Amino acid sequence: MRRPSSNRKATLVDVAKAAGVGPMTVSRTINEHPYVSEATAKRVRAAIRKLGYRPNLAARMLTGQFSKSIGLIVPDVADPFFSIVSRAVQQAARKAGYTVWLAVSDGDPATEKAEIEQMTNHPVDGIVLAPVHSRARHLTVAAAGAIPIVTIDRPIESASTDSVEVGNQAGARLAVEHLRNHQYRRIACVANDFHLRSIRLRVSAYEECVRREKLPITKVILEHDEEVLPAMRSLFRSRRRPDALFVTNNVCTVQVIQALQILGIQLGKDIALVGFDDPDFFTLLRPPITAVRQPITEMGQHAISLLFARIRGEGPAAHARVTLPAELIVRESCGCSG
Amino acid sequence: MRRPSSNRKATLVDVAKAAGVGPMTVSRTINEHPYVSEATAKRVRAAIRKLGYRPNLAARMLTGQFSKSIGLIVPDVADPFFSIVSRAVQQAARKAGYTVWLAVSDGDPATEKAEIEQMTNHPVDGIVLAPVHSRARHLTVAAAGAIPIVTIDRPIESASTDSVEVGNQAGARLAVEHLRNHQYRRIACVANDFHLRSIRLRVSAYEECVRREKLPITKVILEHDEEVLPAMRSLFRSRRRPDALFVTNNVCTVQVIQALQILGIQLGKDIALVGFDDPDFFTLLRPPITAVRQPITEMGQHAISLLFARIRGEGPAAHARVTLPAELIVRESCGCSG
DNA sequence: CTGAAAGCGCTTACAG
DNA sequence: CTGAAAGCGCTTACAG
Repeated sequence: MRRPSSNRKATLVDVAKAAGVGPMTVSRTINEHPYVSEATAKRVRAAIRKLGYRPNLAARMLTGQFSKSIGLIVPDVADPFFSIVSRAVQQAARKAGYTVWLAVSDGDPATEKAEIEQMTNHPVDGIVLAPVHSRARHLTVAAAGAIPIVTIDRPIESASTDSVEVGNQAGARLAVEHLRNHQYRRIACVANDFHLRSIRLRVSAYEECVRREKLPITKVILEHDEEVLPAMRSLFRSRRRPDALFVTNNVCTVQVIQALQILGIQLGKDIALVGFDDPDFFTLLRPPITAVRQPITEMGQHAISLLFARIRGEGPAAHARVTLPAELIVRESCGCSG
Repeated sequence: MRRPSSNRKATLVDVAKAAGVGPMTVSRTINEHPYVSEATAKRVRAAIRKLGYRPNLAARMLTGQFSKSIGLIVPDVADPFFSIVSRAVQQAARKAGYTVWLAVSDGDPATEKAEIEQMTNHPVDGIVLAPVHSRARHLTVAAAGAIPIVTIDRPIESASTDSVEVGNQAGARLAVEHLRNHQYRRIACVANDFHLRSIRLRVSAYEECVRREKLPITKVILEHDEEVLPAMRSLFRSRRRPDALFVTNNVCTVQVIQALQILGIQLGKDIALVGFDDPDFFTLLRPPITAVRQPITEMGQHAISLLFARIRGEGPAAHARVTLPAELIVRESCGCSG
């Protein structure tokens, strides 16, 4: 008792029959090729509407067309940095008629490797990637493959791809120099994810600034999953108790603020703080947090333009390395008054 | 000067030739069919490795296989609620060997419609959707289509699909009753996105609670894009100046807190507040915010199980409607002491 | 301007 | 346990 054709999605051939033309004419009409007479095109479009025809993307891809889709792989969508990257990438891609496959690597290189492979098999036309680690064999392999990759936030060190990142050193200098202008003398740096080049650059810029002033260097480098509270407690009990803190990313800054609250150390009064990264809610805290802001949306847009240039085969032979400037947003946690 | 085959991705036929078997044997080996002798399978696997063969997913889909991919459409990935939904959906899907295609509707029904259509053409095996509006013609159409849809946070009112949401009314009651226990008498409700059923339910639960106590009902319903500051200013200048606030979602709560700060009204002292939704940073605010927490990760996981059941054709005939309980997280903005 | 043929890389029957 | 044939729904040449 099944009805013959309403059961089944209409195909291009169904449309051709309904319109009384060859399949090629339907194909041309869909793809807006010039050589279709308006009269024929009209009949075809009517048939398409009548049958509710939708082109099958899988079939189209099989004939070597672009999939008009790209992959996006980030460590965590819930990290405000990456959620904004995701939004920017998705919006820019959509404007170009592209679709985005999202994968979360969860900070796990094996997962990342599997996600890249899935996308490669899909296949997507290109990938925007924020790698878990800057060096990994599977990244070297992927970068050498046929599918263009653009990294965001974290360039691959073991291979060459187009990349977009923020001026990490300059951004960190902005923060530390601002603290110096407040005359703090014991500026400590707190960092996690030290395996990332971006973090190492921020820390090294801190060191340079502080060394230049002949002030003591105090670094608290947190191991993966290490608790921040004990580290902060011992830092503030030590002889090197700081009067100012430079924290190298948003996740770490949140943890440090929490620890300070528990320890009863008052931000802006007992201790100054400038963070790298500027999530929206920093304005809600008391005192509001002074922070180095990355131009995240622009970074996402740049990544997409670089990727599309590669996809179109227009990219320069050498790989582009885009560095966008960070900006210091002065609020009150640094000691400035509101 | 191009090398004949290393230029081009290896296909199943290439593998078959290299292994000296028929294409079907390769196909069976890949798909782990039982009837392949171990000796043959070994040779095939060796050839696969040697040629770096990866199955072409487009070709596989064309033969009517599942795409092993699902779509996820949310209004905004940068909203903490949806970023956590995205993470949960993505992780649950990956565990099942599924890939997630993310689309952001940006709160625009036309964009949403286009995204659904794209996904339908792909085709994906199913869609997890948080609709922009609860009623829309394109949703009715989509819900009637062949591809299973599960809604999250926002059921479609104009059609029936499996859905996952939080207990909106019960959650709101938790909030308002807690404020009542503090003996506040002028409890106002602030809401945006009133077109969403979830918000209307939260507001109506507020009304019931307050009416039952014979207390005055004060609602501030913000229009889309309406500024919160002027609304708050006039609320606090009016004769109906509240002593407590119930705010119906995270975005609105943030805006209200900002407005209160600008107006110099001290949270927890001049005014009590309980918000619906509990983003992580609420613990960092002073006072920390008392909030109704949704089990977001569980909601995402439930959505995925419902969807996979439908995809496997196992779902019950009637559409499931899962409601998960919200929880009140008592902190200090309600007037409790820390 | 239009169409018949061949093929993209797989898999599902159908034979052995 | 293994393979040759046919087909999934399109598009790219190649003819007219």
